[in-house]
Amino acid sequence: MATLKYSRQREAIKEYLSHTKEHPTADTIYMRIREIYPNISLGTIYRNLSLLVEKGEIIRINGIDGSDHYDGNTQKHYHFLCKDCQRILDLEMDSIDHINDIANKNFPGEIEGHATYFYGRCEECN
Amino acid sequence: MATLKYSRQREAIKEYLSHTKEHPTADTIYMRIREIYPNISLGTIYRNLSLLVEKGEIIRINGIDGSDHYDGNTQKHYHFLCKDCQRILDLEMDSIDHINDIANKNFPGEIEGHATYFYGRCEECN
DNA sequence: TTAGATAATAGTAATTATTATTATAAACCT
DNA sequence: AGGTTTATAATAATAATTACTATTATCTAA
Repeated sequence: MATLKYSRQREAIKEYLSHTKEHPTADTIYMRIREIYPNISLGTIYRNLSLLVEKGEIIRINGIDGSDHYDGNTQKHYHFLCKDCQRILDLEMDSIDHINDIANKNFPGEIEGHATYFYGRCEECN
Repeated sequence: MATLKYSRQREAIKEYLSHTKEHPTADTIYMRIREIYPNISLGTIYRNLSLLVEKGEIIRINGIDGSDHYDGNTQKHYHFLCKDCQRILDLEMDSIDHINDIANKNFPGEIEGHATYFYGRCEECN
């Protein structure tokens, strides 16, 4: 594979994601980075997000709503979706990897993993 | 809310979903129903799928890939996605609702539930 | 049963999120 | 610095879904 050339646009995206606790969409990231690079293109955002996900430097969260969200925290963790304010929060919790074994009990195939998020009301909306 | 008027198109969608073990997308359903009602509109498919989901007569599976899938089996169950053949299969398994409590342990908000699917290789692809 | 009211449909346009294309600009190498 | 290559901005294209509207089907009650 070709070597990845430096770009300040990509660096700014990575930097922004590593400092926010929000879990922004591509569009939100676009608006934020545009404050620094006013004529950055949405295509650049999408391409670099995919590159960073491939390199394992950020995480893509999908399936929570219509659009993908991104997370600078690459440590394995679960997410919580508040049904009121729609925010995505990080969950610090014990492993639940044993659910793979529960699922595999009566299943003839091979379960490699699971995709899970939790939902409810966050502290502030409660 | 206004009363729901009968329509044979909606009935055909419900009927098809109750007899298939596939977990078709709106587009697949569209192709199947068109065999019976050749000029059914895709908009009709989408609108009726949403109505049936609201009435609790079918289930919408989202977050597995780009498009939503639908399931005529309304009993609570989990799904498995084969990474090889991309099929969605039903899982018969014990409850894992206790993961809500695990998630709630260090969380200040209120966890109401979780959305989970499992992935790996199905029997036939193994 | 049939006329009037209302909801559903087909056909089409619009929207949203994302990916593809391409000419120009920035980064890298020697 | 000059040449090569990758990245970018700008835009077009795509895919899934929702919105709109004139016509048709269903329902209701006389």
